[in-house]
Amino acid sequence: MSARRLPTLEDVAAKAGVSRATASRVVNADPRVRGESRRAVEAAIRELGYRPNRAARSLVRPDAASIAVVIPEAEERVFTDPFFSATLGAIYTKLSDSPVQVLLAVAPPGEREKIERYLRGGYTDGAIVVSHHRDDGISDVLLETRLPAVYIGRPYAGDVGLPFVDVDNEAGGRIAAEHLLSLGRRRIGTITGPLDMASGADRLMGWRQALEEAGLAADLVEHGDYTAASGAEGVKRLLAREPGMDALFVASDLMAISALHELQARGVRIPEDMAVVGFDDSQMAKLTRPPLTTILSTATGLAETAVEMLTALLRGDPVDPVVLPTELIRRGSA
Amino acid sequence: MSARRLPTLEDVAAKAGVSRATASRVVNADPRVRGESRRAVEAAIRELGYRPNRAARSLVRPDAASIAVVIPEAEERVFTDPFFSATLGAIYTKLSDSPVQVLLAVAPPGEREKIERYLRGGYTDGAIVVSHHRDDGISDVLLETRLPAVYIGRPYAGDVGLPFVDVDNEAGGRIAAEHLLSLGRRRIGTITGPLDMASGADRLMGWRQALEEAGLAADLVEHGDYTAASGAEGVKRLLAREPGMDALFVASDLMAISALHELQARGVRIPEDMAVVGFDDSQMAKLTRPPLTTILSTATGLAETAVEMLTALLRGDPVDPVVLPTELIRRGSA
DNA sequence: CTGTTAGCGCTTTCAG
DNA sequence: CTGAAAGCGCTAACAG
Repeated sequence: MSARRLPTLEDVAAKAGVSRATASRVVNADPRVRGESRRAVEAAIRELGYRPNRAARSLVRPDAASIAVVIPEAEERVFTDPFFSATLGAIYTKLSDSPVQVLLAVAPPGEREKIERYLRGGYTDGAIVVSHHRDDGISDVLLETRLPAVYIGRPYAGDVGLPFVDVDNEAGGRIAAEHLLSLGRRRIGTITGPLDMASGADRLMGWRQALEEAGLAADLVEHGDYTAASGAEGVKRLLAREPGMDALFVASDLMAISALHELQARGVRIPEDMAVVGFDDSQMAKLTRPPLTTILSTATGLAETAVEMLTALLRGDPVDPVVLPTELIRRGSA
Repeated sequence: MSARRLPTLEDVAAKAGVSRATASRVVNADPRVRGESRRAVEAAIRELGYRPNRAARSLVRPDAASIAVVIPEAEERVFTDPFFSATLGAIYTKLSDSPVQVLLAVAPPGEREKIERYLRGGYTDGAIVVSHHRDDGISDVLLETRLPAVYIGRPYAGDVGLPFVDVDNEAGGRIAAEHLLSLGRRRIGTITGPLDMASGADRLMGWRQALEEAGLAADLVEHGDYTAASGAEGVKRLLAREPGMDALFVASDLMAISALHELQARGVRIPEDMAVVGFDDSQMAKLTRPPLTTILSTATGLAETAVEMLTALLRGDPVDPVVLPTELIRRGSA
């Protein structure tokens, strides 16, 4: 970047009139260095504005591991969707008093090779993959490079063998639908997540099964992509198709809240006219009016488990997939 | 971490029956390597699960710069406060198609040395300091190591010389107070930010001056710390002291929204009984009922400017502090 | 307490 | 097209 060469330990040593080894010792707070030379070195460091070269150092003394949090989504989504914020926060927090460095590898679907280059580039010792899509190619790279990694969210079928932690998405979808059914609702729609993600497909599956077992048509399906915008759009399309819809299962809180706003803007009363169940139990779910009934799936729990699994992997221990239980969090919207 | 030694280029070369140089060339996609040996090397890489050692590589070929985003706050705040999310998002996005790596250095007030060690450790080529407090010691380290850095938010007086980008906080406080005054309000309180941050002190100052110029007592002051909790608490204390308060300037949207909820929970009508002005114009400000009147100060704009400044610094160009203008965004709450 | 001496794993002239 | 050799900046024995 800057044109001028940065000062090296050699420079410091020369200026202080000592050997490189001695200079290195004071930089590393080795107590053996005597007052005389120690002061000289410290002065030289200050005057030169010396900072150790990390690459050189870690070449010889393998330093703190670094792990990458890989998110194959657009940057704006990552820092906007509370699920990702909560996940990142939990990962950072869990790792905050260990020396491991957390790196973020975010790239939208169109720039797959960016993440691939990253994973192959030796930038990290391990990875946590957060929002895996069927064709993002990440698992191929992981398998090939043998980079220790764990998925948050079950990788799409076929990626077997890669460890993951997930919530029981199918059960969640089922629980939501059964709750709506138990309320006496009969025209129950759903706004799904992306179907190229296991979570999206599984939540839909659970919802569908519950409806079919109740002898109802599982036809009121619109596809969303976990963004707020897709929640509002989904509900519009659903209402256009079936004005008589009286209940709605939305596959994420973010979409559900957006759907809620859209519904209320049209004068639909919640839960009287329309019962709504979300998914995630995010912070925001408590704050809507009425507060959102939702399916528990804590980003924090998933993230912490993922960190524990990856840590085990880095230690060389084998790990098994973990599926966390889920449950209905009943609030005012259904 | 893992006990077994990772495969090196040497191993790959040996297995492929070529020299290290040739192996290196295929790793780096050098077109000169012929079909024969290229295939052998590629196979060896695959079989061994070889990943280049980044430290060794960057030692010889200085690689992409990395910059640190330094936030001297507790992890949970960083991933919870929309200001930080927006800031991080803007920094990542702005840098997403450049090769520079963004590192996050977060540490709560009590663990100052963590950040210091980080800055001194040669982990990065530059830094963006986001939530600077008077005594966090960051500027000393920056000055001493000569690490190129820019502050988002003016560093506290005395740190002169370090480049920063900020919004005109004092003007913002003044504009808020003057707006409340123009509405005919006369008992105007404020919930401040932390006073060891320039933004906190300056917003208070602007508010105070406007009140005093209007001949009113600027006594209804409670101190917050930009967290949601402190917004609710501030309003409670204010109301306890002065039940007749009819307007409120809150130094951040997050605190303001929390104050709003507290007020509404007590049956106070907004804006009839109490006019409320926030600060930030965050996304959430549009979503409350009534929507929040606030002072424009986009995290995105600040972050993008900071990146531009730091980029210039890394190029060796000098930069001057930048102060972005502010304005009243009038919505329903005042 | 301090200096000398080997490398760490990789890229890159320079020869061939 | 490929190999040999030098060296990036630093740390860690190993002497002294």
